[in-house]
Amino acid sequence: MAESCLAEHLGHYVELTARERDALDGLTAGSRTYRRGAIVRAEHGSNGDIFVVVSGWVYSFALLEDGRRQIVRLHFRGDLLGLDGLAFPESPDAIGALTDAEVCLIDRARLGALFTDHPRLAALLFAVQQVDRVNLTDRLVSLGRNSARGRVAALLLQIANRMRFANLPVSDGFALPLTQEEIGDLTGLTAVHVNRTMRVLSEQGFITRSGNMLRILHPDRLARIANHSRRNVAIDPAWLPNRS
Amino acid sequence: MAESCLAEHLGHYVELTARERDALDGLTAGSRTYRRGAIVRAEHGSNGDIFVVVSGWVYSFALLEDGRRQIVRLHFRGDLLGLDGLAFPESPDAIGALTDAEVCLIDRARLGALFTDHPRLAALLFAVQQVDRVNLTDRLVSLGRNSARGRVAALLLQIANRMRFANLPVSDGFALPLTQEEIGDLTGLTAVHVNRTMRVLSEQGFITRSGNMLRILHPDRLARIANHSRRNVAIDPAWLPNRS
DNA sequence: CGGAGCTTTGACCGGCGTCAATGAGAGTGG
DNA sequence: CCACTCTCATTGACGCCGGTCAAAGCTCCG
Repeated sequence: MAESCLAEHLGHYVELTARERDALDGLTAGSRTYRRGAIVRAEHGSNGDIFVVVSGWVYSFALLEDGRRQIVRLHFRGDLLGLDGLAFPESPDAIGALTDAEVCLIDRARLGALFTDHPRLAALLFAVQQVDRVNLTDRLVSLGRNSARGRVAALLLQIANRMRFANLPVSDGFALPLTQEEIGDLTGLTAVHVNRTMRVLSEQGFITRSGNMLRILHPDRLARIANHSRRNVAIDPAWLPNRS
Repeated sequence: MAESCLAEHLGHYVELTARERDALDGLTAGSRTYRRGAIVRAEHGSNGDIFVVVSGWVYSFALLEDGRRQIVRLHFRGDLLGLDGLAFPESPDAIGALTDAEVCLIDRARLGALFTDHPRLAALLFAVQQVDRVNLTDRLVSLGRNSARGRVAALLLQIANRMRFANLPVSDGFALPLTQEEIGDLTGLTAVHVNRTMRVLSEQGFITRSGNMLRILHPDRLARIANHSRRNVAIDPAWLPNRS
């Protein structure tokens, strides 16, 4: 019955009651699937859909006038997307599928009702938003101050961390479904330079690659050149309103 | 009585009832002032304070091992800071004062109670968070894909927009209380190159400077080289729960 | 008058973008 | 099984943007 994986996702942070799980599952209003490369939501459109990633890799991005692209965020299983529609009549960025992906729609009105009926869940959503924001600031720091090598290193570590968090298998290497051009669009580099940079990371023994399988050999040393700090997430349970 | 300016700030988005204004003002728990250059909150500290900027320019930033700095956000009157403390036991970034500044503290427990007592205000805070997030993504795109000239141009436009929104006078030029080093830390450049870049922007007639007064002469042309898009903010009132 | 902080300018160099060519697979149709 | 095509990875040559280092003005303040 759990079409949405919101309950599963929020359950990582806090223990949920059965009623709360039902409430979260009740937000769902159908699901959709997309093929690799498909556009889920266009930029400047008025599509205010809110949804949750069920499977696959989804990304949001901005296009510049000259055709270049900057990927703003990656989204994995459990991530809540499209919330910007609550504050902007036009989509500030576009959303697409990096792999075949499935999402399930969230009914906007029911999400609003959640604030009345389940204040604890609303507060939890509010707190979880902060995690997304901090991820964004970490990427901002990387783009602002890291060299190409550091940017790619930071990206790989962030991806590994987020996959681990989404319970995707990472331990000894993982499939990286990104072209070098997409890595460039994530890091603000060109595809050519991504290629050179990843070769250097291999030669220096930080990572190994074969096909699209990637393995991080020295997370600590990689973290140093990426200016990456591991962050503990722990939502203060005392702050949340009482269970319902 | 309105020590906090939260009510004023949120009132920009939605009409508030008197009771709601009282509730927002009641979140306040004292205020503090800081001198230009003072540190409001250190990185990796366990200071979980939440507060609102009352006056002055405040910024959050990250320090790298080698001493370089990346400024992540600027905060103006009405901005809510320190929410990351709800999800992270250690501050993910530091906060400082760019000018003399005054902030007022928000009582964390009362903020939690707001979710129970005033679901509409909680939903409004949730929606307003999206505005902050989109501001961050705009900066990310600028750092990822703009040249030095574009990055500085984008920064100046963003600052002007946010000052306008905070009802600070901007019309014909405004005082920019930032050193070129700080502009560099905002844009991911060095102070030296910021200097060269701003000279070019002057010579090309986009801006004029005298002292720290800055005037934007051609917002439209500047927006083009900054890949800047003006965004309308409009919180969907139908989505919010009923007034209380 | 002197010092501290900031701005401005020059010389030099390296990292990363650009352009272009080649290789390597995967899929498609004959 | 073999062209053919399309996408993506790889590599080299070359040039420019922006970093680095250093020195000199400018302003404010003691």
